[in-house]
Amino acid sequence: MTEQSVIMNNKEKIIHSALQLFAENGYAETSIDKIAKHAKVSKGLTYTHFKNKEDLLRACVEASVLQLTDEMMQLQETSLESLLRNLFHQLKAHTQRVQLSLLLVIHPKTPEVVNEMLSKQREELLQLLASLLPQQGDVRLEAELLLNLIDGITLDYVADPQEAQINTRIDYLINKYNT
Amino acid sequence: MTEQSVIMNNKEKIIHSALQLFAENGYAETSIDKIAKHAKVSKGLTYTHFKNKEDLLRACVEASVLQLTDEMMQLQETSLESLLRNLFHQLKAHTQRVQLSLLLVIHPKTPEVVNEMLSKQREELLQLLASLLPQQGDVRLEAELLLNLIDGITLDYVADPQEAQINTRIDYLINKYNT
Amino acid sequence: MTEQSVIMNNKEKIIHSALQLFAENGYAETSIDKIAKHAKVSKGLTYTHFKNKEDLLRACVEASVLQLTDEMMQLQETSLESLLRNLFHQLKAHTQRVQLSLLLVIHPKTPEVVNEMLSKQREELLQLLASLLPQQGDVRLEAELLLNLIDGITLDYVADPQEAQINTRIDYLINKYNT
Amino acid sequence: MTEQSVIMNNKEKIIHSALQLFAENGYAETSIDKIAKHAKVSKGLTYTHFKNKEDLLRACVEASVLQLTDEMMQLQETSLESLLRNLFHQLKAHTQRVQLSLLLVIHPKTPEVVNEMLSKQREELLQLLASLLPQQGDVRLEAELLLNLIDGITLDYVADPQEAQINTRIDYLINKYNT
DNA sequence: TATGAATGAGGTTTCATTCAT
DNA sequence: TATGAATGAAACCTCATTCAT
Repeated sequence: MTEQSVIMNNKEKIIHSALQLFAENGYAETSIDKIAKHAKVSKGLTYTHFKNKEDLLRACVEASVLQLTDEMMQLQETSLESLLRNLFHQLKAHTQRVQLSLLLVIHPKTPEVVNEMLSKQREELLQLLASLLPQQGDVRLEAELLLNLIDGITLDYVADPQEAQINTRIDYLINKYNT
Repeated sequence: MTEQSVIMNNKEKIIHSALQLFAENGYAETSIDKIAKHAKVSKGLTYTHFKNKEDLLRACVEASVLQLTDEMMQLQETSLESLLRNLFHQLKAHTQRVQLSLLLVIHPKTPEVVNEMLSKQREELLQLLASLLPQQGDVRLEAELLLNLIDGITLDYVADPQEAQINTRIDYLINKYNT
Repeated sequence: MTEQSVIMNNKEKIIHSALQLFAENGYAETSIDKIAKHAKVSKGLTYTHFKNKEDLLRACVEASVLQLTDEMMQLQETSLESLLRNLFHQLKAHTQRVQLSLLLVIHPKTPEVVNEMLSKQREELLQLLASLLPQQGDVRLEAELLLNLIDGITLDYVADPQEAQINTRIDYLINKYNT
Repeated sequence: MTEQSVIMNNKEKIIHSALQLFAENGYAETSIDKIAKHAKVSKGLTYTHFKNKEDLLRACVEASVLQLTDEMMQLQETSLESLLRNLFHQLKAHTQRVQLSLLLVIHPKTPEVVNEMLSKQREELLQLLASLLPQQGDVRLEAELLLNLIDGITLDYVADPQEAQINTRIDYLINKYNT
C-alpha cells in the first residue's frame, strides 16, 4: 500500500501536500494557495488548522521527525550496520523529507521551534551512534565525525541522487566500521 | 585592510550587498529593494547592471567562486594538510559565502547556471584532493568520502558555528590523514 | 451584584460580548469569531440566534436602548436636575454602551434599522427635556441646544474620560439651568 | 475653481481619494483597492508613497488639519462672531473632513499619532475661544462648554445635515454670545 | 440548541520589473 | 550611469457565512 492511498483527513492532506511542496520547491517558494490546491481543499481551511504558514511548517517537521523516529524504533537488531542501513534506507525512501530537513537546517531564517525539533532528533541519533561505536578513545568525537560523514553523503545524494554511487559509499562505510 | 574598506564601484557594491543579504536571509527572502538600500544605490540601478534577480545571484556565486579559487591558487605548499587547513580557514573567514553555496546546492530550484558553477568548483576540489591522497586503492572513492566528511563538518559549522568544536575535528582529521 | 455575575443564557452572553467588543474595538474591527470566543460559545451558535452580523448589532443596540429607557423610567422625581444627573450617571456607569451609540450615530454606513432606534430614543429624550425646561420662548430650540451641549460633553468624556472635568461641567450646567 | 480641478500629482490624488472615501464609508470599510481605483492609480503605488494604510490615514488627517488651520489664519477680524461663523462655514463646506475627524475622535482604535494631531488642533481652538470670550469668571470652563456645544451641533449636522436647522442654531448662538 | 470544519471573497502588503527623466 | 515613480501579479491572512453532525 503506497503512502498516498492511506485515507487522510483534510488536516493530514494539507500537511502531506505541504511537506511535498516545501521539499520540492522550498518553503518561501511554496504558497499556501499551491498547497491548498494540491491538497484539494480551500485556502481558508489551512488557517482553520494552522495558525499561519510557519505553524504549518512546524507541523510538517513534527510529522516528519515522528515518522523517522517511529521507523527507527522498529529496528530489531541494534548494530551499527543495521542502523546505517536503516538510515540510508530512509534517505532513499523519503528523500523529500530529508531534503526538507537539510533545507531547514541550513537556512538562516528557519524558525527556532523548527530548529529545536531537528536538533533534538539529531542529538538522539548522535547518542545512538555513540552507543554502537567501539567504546574506546573519544567516542563522542568519533560519533560526531561519523554523523558528519553521513550528512555529507546525504547532502550529495539529495543534490543529485545516484543510486550506484551512494550504494558504493554505504558498502565502503559499513565495511570500514565492521572491522 | 578589511573587506569593507576596499573602494568598490556601484556594481561591486550591489554584488557585495546581495551576497551578504542572500546568505543572511536567503535568496527568496531578499528583495532587490533591500539589496539596493543596503548598497546605497537606487533600485533601478540594479537592472542597469544585471538582467534580473537571478542574474544577480549568478554574479554573486561567480564572485564567490572566483575568490575561493584565487585563495587556493596562492597556496605554496601543496600537501593534504595545507589544503585542509586552507579550506577550513576559508570556511571560518567567509562563513557567509560558504553558507550561501550550501543553501544553493541543497535548494531544489537553484538555477542551472548557478549549479554548474558550483559543480565545476566541486569537481576541481575533488581532483585536487584525489591527487594529494596516497595513490593506493580506489583513490576517487576515498576523495569523495573525504569531501563528504568535509561537507558534513562544514554543514555543522554553518548551522551553529562553534570554534572549539570545529578545531577539534580539523585536528583529528589532519592527524588521521597524516599517517 | 455586578453585571457580569448575572446568570445569562447563551443568547444573552453573545449580545453582552458583542456589545462590549463592538464598543471597545469598533463594529468592523470585531469579528464574529472573537465575539463567540469571548462569550465562550461556538461561532455557529451566533447564526442560530442572529440572522447575520448586522442583526447582532441591532440586538445590541436594542438591548442598550431598552436598558437606558428602563433606568430613565425608574426616575421618581422628574425635574431637569434629576434628569441631567441621571443622564450623566448613565454615561459614567455605561460608558461603553454610550460610546457604541456615538460610534454608530456618526458612522456613515450604520444600518437604517439601527439609526431608527437611536433616533427614536433621541427624540423621546428631546421631548422630555422640552417638557422640563421653562415654558417660554422657543422651547424646542432650547431643548435641542441643551441636548447638543450634553452630546458635546459626552463626546469629550468618551474620547478621554476625566472624572473631575466632567463633574465640573455637570455642576455648572445644573447650576445654570436651576435659576 | 473647484477643489477637484486643481492639478494634483498622484500622491495628492491618493490622499484626496482616501479622505473622501474614509469619510464616506469609514476607515475600516474602505479598502486600499477602492482608494487606488478612485484615484485612478495602481494599488501598489499607495505603498510607494505611504508605509501602510494607517500612514495614509495620518497623511489624510494632516492634510485636513493643515487646511482648516490655513483657513482660520486668513481670518481678518478676530471676534467671537467671525470665529463661529467661520467654523460653521467650514463645517458646511467641508462636511466630509469634519465627519472623518469626528469618526476618528470617537473610534476607540484610532492610532495615537492621529489622535495627537486632532488633540493639538482642538487645544488651539480652545485657546482661541478662550481669548475671545469676555474675560470674567472661569474663562477656560466657559470656552470648554462652548466648544462642547459647537461639537454637539456639529455632531447633529453631520449625522443629518439640515441647513435650516443649523442656521437657526448658529444665529441663536451668536446672538447669545454677542450681548 | 450547539459545534467547528469548510468555503470563497476580499483585505493588506510585498515585490520583480519597467520606464520616463 | 542613475533615479524612483509606477505597475500588476501574487503572497499571507481574515472573515462572514454555511452546513453536516
